[in-house]
Amino acid sequence: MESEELRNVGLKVTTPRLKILGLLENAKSKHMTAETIYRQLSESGEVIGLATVYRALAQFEAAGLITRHQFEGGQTVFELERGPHHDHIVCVRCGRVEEFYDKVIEDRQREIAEKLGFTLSDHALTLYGECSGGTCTAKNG
Amino acid sequence: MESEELRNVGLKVTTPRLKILGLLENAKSKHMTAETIYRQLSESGEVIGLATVYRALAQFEAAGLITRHQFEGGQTVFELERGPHHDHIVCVRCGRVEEFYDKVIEDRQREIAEKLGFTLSDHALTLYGECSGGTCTAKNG
DNA sequence: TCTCACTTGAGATTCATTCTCACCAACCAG
DNA sequence: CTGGTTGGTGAGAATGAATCTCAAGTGAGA
Ligand SMILES: [Zn+2]
Ligand SMILES: [Zn+2]
Ligand SMILES: [Zn+2]
Ligand SMILES: [Zn+2]
Repeated sequence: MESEELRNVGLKVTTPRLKILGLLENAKSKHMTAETIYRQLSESGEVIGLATVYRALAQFEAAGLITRHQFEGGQTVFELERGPHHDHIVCVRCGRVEEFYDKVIEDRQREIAEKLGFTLSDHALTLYGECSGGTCTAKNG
Repeated sequence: MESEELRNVGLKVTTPRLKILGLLENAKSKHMTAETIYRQLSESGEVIGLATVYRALAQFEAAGLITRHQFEGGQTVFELERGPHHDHIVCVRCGRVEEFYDKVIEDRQREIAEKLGFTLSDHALTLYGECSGGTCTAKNG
C-alpha cells in the first residue's frame, strides 16, 4: 500500500501525496514531469496545487521513493524507484525513452572514479539518438 | 586565430564573439557559465550584453566550437571543443570537475544503442562523488 | 472530539534564459 | 575610401520552470 511507503519514510499520509504516488504507479508513461502530474490530477477532478506537486516530488526523491532525471532540452522528469538501477536512451525526434542496464559500464564507472581519487556516489548516463523508422513516432519534421 | 574559426563556421567576425571565444581559450576554468563569462568580460572593461553572451554561446554550440554541459543542480556550463571527446566527474562537495575518457564505455554505448534499435547521436555521462580529502576544497559543511 | 504541528493551494517571487527592438558595425560594391 | 545593406548588439522586457509565502486546512495522537 502506498500509505505504508509514506509512513516508512516518515511522511504524513495525506491525500495529495497518495494521489501523486498513485499516479506515478499507474501512469502510462514511467517518466513524468511535475507539470504533467499536476495536469493529469487536475483533469481527473483533483484539487491540487502545482507547488504541492513539486514539494511532494522533492520529498519523495529525498526519501528515495523516486528518482529525478534531466534529459537535455526537456524539463525534469521523475520516475518511481522500483526494481534495479537503470540508465536511459532518448529518441531526439519523437522523445521516446527506453531503459537499459549495463554491468560493464556500471563497473567501469566505479573504477574510473576510484582511479581519479573520487568516492562515487551517483552518476547520470543518457544516450541520445533516433529510434528506427517503425517505432519512431516523430510528429513529422 | 579565432577570427578564422568564426569565418570557417559561417559567423561574422565581431568584437563580442572574439572576446567570448578568447575568454574561453584563456580562462582559468575550462567550464564556464554564461553569467561567469558575462561578468568576467564586464569586469575587464568590455561593454557587452548578457543576451549577446547567450546568443553567441548558442551559435558556437550549433557550429560545434563548444559543448554544453548540465551538471546536476548547477547552471549550464560551456567549454571549448578542443581535443578528443571526454566525460566528467564532479565533486558534490567542492564542485571540482575532472575529465576522463574511457574507450570501453564509449564502445559499449554504441552497442547498447544499436541493440535497442537507436542510431546513437550523442550521450551525456557525468559521475558524481567526493574527491579525496587533500584535493577537496569544500567550504566546510 | 480537541489540538497542533505539519500540509496545502493560490498567488507572488525568483532566476536562468530568451525575446524584442531601436541602434550599430562588419562587409562589400562602387 | 565611402554608403548601403545586412546582420549583430545592448538594454530591458518577457518567459517559464521551480520555489517561496502565508493564511487556511487536515492528519493523527491524546
Ligand atoms: Zn547507470
Ligand atoms: Zn527510467
Ligand atoms: Zn563519452
Ligand atoms: Zn570538459
